[in-house]
Amino acid sequence: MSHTLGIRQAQKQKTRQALLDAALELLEGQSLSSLGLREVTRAVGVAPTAFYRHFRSTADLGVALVEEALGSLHPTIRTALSTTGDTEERIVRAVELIAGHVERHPAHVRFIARERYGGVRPVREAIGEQLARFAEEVAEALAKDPVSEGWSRDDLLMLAQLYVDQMIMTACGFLEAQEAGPEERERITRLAIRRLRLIGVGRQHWLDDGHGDNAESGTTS
Amino acid sequence: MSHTLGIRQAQKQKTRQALLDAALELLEGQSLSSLGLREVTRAVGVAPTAFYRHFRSTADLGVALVEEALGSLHPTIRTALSTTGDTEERIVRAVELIAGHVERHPAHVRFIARERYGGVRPVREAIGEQLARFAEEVAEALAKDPVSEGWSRDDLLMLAQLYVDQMIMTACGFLEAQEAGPEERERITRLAIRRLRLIGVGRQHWLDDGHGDNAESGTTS
DNA sequence: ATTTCCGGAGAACAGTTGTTAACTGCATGG
DNA sequence: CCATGCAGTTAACAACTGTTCTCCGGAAAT
Repeated sequence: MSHTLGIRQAQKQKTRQALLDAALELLEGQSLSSLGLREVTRAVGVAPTAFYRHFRSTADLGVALVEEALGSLHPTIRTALSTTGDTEERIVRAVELIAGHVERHPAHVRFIARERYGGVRPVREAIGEQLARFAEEVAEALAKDPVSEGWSRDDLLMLAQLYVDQMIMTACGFLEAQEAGPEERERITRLAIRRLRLIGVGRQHWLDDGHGDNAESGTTS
Repeated sequence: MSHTLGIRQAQKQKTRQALLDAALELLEGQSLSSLGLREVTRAVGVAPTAFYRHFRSTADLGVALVEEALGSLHPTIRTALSTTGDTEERIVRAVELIAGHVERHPAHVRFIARERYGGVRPVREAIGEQLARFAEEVAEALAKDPVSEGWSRDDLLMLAQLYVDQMIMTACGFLEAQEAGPEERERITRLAIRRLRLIGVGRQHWLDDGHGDNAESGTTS
């Protein structure tokens, strides 16, 4: 395969990336459904019609942004999952990783938070799809943990989704705390850690209280 | 106090409510930041300038919608909190109440979910404020429960926020499941119940694992 | 009965939007 | 070296936006 990409395609992807970046910046103060095509091209410095060479509509640009934003989140999640050590250490490490990610890609996090239930359906669905993928990945990692012995696949997925949602909400917290002082960030950190601790406690005693063999769920094949 | 309100003010509040209703309906397919003033007045059937008699801008209308939407949620929460009985029963009842509320006021729920991290700052802040109020109310109710003996005020608030966030996410789940079949709604119901169960288990064993006297938190006055 | 007040209508303003069409210049493949 | 392809441009379209000003009719206050 040719990897040099040619001068032509290189330029194309360059302006395409410029469009994505400009859109992401403009989206700090508004939602995707109010983002204008001309607004983006004006920020980049190209003619409005050039937009159509790359995207069919702003919604189309939106799903491209979803892939970019959640693509950057993916390695962070893998790192968090592969962390070894005490339960407490892993929790602290996970929260630190989230904080670092938000500080590094604030616009990406804001975009995901804003459009997860936003007004543009295809974007909403794209985000939901990716998050479900994350949850499955987390569930897979959880299954390898000895604590998860005796857990049904459904319960593992439930816990994984809980963790993913928790991660996103924590990220949102850091995002809001970003424009406040660093002491607010510290507060969010401690709060997130306590939340994860409580979920962890529930996880460790889940089977003790007889929640493992839920009577009405048909786990019997 | 004069409660007859006069013909004049009655008509004014009538068209004001019409504007709110029309806006809420239009917001099913877009975000507040893209909602046009003229769009709303056209849907109601009044002149665009009439809008200014009631709201300064669409953002202003947004915060009014926040009060309406979360005002309707308030009694539901109080009902859920005042439910008596077994822990399991209370969980099931709470989820049922949420499902009922979503079915009764889907547009309200969608609006809150969409604008909680949406593009209009005043609206975002108004929602955050109201949700914090809810959390305090929940914390107050939790404090009366014998299970909460020995819990610090901070931990109670943490748990309360966790419950509030859980409620909203469950509501969002029901909202998405609404346009799908009723079996999807059933799935969401079971998932939400299991989530609340797990949090409940964590709550009951919170003090066992020595999380109550967190060493670094200065609860000492 | 008469004056004041005010919710709403109407018209006009300058800017903006998405989309189409025909065009230009340049990298690419033959 | 020449012809094709294609990213990007220019111009123009009708439709839409928020906002201001002036005006009207009827309820309210005197």
